[in-house]
Amino acid sequence: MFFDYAQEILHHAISKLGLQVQPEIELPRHPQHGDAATNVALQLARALGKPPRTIAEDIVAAMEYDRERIAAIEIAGPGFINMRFRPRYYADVLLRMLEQGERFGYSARYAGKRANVEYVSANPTGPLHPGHGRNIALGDSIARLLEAVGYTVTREYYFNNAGRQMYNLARSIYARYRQLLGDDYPFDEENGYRGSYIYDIARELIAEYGERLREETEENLAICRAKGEQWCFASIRRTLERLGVHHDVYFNEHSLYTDGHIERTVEQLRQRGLVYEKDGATWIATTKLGLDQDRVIIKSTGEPTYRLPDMAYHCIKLSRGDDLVVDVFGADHIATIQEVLAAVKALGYDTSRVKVVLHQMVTFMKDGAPYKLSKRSGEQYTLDDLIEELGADVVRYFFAMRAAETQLVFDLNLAREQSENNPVFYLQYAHARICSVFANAQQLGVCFDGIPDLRVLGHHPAECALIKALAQFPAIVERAAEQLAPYIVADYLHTVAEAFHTFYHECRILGAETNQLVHARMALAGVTRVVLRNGLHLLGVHAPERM
RNA sequence: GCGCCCGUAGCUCAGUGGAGUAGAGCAGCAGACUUCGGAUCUGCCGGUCGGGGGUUCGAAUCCCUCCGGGCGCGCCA
Repeated sequence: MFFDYAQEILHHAISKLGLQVQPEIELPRHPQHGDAATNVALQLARALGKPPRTIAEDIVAAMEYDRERIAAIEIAGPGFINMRFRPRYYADVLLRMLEQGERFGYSARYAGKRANVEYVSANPTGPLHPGHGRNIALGDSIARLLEAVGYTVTREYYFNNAGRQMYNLARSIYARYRQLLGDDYPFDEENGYRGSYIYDIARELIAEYGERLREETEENLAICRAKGEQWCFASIRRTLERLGVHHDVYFNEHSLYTDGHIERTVEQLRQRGLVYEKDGATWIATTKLGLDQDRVIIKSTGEPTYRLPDMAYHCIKLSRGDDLVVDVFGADHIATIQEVLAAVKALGYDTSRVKVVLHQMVTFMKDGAPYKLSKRSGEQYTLDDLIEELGADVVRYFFAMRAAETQLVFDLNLAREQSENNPVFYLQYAHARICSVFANAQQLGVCFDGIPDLRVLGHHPAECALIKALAQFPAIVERAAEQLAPYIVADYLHTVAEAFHTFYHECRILGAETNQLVHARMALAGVTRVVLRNGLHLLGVHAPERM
């Protein structure tokens, strides 16, 4: 956006010279290098066998441009081409941003494409814990980013409500139920779920059934299980709701069995000679697929291991026709995902459409030392507790602010700070401040229709810096979406907020010298507000009008 | 031992399809509006980019190797 015109004249010159290259224009790090720079001459040097500066000279000589928009084009250093813009250039850029209104930053680049994003995927055996926060924040922001560049996105939650874990849940609930009825019933300390929520579920069963479940039968355990699942899912969904997260599809692992997908997958693998029997179990020869060892897919008990349904599930996801299938997993899944993708690829699916966002673990820090989140009662600390303590906005921002592959250090001191240094408030404050200016303007009766005359803008460095920062937004969103990296937006928003605060400090908006300048600066503040609001939205953070 | 990820300022992190003087935030220090929100702004301090080789006119970035940290390596999920 910011480089559109510069790009245009550069392209023109390149093609005039008959050169084969896709020139990139970038923001120079140092102000003395101008407003836009390209290293295209350096890139061409090797291929053309000419000194980069000579090439640069040819390109610059071939560039035709409007002197009202561009002040100078210079060659510097080893052969960089630097350009300096005039105020008119900035006014033009702001105009184009204004024309896009509230949608500024969003694009249709990937319109018509479909994406599926799987995240959270916690089994319904208890409330979400703090560590789930990172998966949730990353997955949901990635879904929002993909939508922002035009994808039609399905948010999917994969869960297992059968198998060992649910059996343990049922037994745990049943044990607590009996204990609450006054019976001396043993609790399986090793496999059981010890959280106090199990008592809550048991109490609900008592309220509902009284003592009628006392007899230890399959039916009664099934009731415990169903109740447990229902309770846990309600808890999970309530927590997700607080974070502004909603899924479109809840995919039940169990359906893979009833639909025959499990058997079909084994059969297909078998046809390709990848399956064999050993020690009473069924194995997949992942060594034939380049991995270091074979794995069991069906235990000698006849139950599949977790990786078999994972394989079947990915086959299903890939056969739906989505252009992009994103898996958001914790680093502890690294081994699994390799096996699953290897198998699915061997079955002929195009696994290049699968992008796995593998995030590292989270360490909570307090007073400079690793901190184990806990409650005074000794009870498990949940994600809900964290939201209660910090607020949903802070939780979402902190979990999304770093690249997935870093081991996230969650600084509780910083997160708890309700002011100043907390990066979330810095962004929200900038937004609230702009809203406040607009509220004041309304009170003063300052108003203008449509798009004001912007030619008075671009004479103050702070205005230029802000326009320059705002104009990066569409490219930032696109890059963040392509890299599935929400932190890029978080970083960027900070530079926008900073540019705005500086502008605010140095340039009067409502008190500007002329009405024309008042209107133009309000328009500039307005675009800033759109960028902050849209950017925060991509992170799932609210943009408050006042704080 | 094997696989994946990470190692950049006191701390937390950007930058890693090679390029102009390695950047932010926090912490520290020094300052700033009688006017739109001081939850703000300006400046300073601070780095042998984990070590060592190599490729290159040019390497934090690419290759090799070593060291350090994390996560995995179940007929658990």
